[in-house]
Amino acid sequence: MNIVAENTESQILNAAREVFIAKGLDGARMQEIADHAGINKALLHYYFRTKEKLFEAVFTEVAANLFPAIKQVLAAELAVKEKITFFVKVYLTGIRENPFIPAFVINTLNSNPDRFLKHIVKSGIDPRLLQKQIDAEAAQGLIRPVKAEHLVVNVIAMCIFPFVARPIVQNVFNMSNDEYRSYLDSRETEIVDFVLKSLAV
Amino acid sequence: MNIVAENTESQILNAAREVFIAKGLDGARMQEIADHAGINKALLHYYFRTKEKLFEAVFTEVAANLFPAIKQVLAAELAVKEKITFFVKVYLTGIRENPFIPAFVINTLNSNPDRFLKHIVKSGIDPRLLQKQIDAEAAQGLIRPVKAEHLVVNVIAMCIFPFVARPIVQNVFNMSNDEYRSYLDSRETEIVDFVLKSLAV
DNA sequence: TATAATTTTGACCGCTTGGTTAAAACATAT
DNA sequence: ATATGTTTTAACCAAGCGGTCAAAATTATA
Repeated sequence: MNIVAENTESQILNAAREVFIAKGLDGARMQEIADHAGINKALLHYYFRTKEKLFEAVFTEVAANLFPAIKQVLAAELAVKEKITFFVKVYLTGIRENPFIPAFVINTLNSNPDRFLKHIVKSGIDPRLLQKQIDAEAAQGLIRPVKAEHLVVNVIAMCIFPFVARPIVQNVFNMSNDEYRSYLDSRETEIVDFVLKSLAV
Repeated sequence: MNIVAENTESQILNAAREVFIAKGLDGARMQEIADHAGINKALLHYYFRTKEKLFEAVFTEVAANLFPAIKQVLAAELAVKEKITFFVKVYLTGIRENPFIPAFVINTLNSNPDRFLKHIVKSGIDPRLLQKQIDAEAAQGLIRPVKAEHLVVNVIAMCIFPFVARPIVQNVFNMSNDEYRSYLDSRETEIVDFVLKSLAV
């Protein structure tokens, strides 16, 4: 998501992404995006015609960066336990760089599920391969047998939740901002421990 | 959240809740809420003055129903493992009745964290009590020692995620609506198994 | 039943919004 | 230098929005 603004179009996209993530589709204002990009409002429409199309462009870009890292890790030549360790590290690093993207995606997802399905017809992730690997390792007695659709959801859920529900968690557990930061850091080993222990035979 | 619409005020609140949950604060229209409640738009302002105040009323109501069940389970006289089993059951049942509330809360939370903190200054949940119980049972060798702030977040995350990210999960794992429903059902035992196994000494 | 208080309504208002347009500024080619 | 195409702008517009208001309908009070 580190795109340099060399031309006007990417300048607009960058500004739009920031505003849309902060305010959502309905809350964002074309004028604010224009200001943020340092250009005239009419220029937004010149490049992207409508607010809706601009949002789609932003969302497509964001969604495109959602799966590749996951896919890459899942396809790596690693045992399941190592895959999980690696995955949590990569995934948490990614979220820490853009901590508001998960909430943005969830919001967009639920206010307009069709838009999502239209753009992400194929995630490129094939859970059946992971399932096969799990079954094979379970047969060898390396891990207990689990269903991939539960394991994957569990791991991702534990990674994402502290970011999308930060105000609640931070409040319930009475943490300062600094404490929450180190809490987020500590979760990497915690999640890995938690999952690996649960996979023990 | 099963409130009978005996008077106009609760009629409005019910209609507003539905519309706000479906469209969010910015996406909702006062006219739509009025139509939905079967009344004039001016009446909304007569009862709640502004859109913002109406939203606050709705959100306060929703948030008020967020913690009591959790609190009750946590305070029950049960061992940690039984508490978790009970909690997941209660929590998933609650979400299944109002599957869009988690996403609504997450959205509201992130678009205006202050609003949340203003209304939920105290959740009524004291994690220190749970921590004490965990420590005690760990000392007895019943479970391995864990930090409450990780355990609680992990469990809630696994419960909520399939609801807030349903389109993604359903798509990635290629499930029909019926399949997803039974997937959601199957998660109860899956989550409990997963957590209890991970707590084994 | 007459009067006062409350609830509900239709019509209206000003402002903000996404979007348009014609012209200016700029770049490119001949 | 001139003409042509492209990028950028200021000014403008219609529609939709939250919100207001005075009057009508309903209910409570005497």
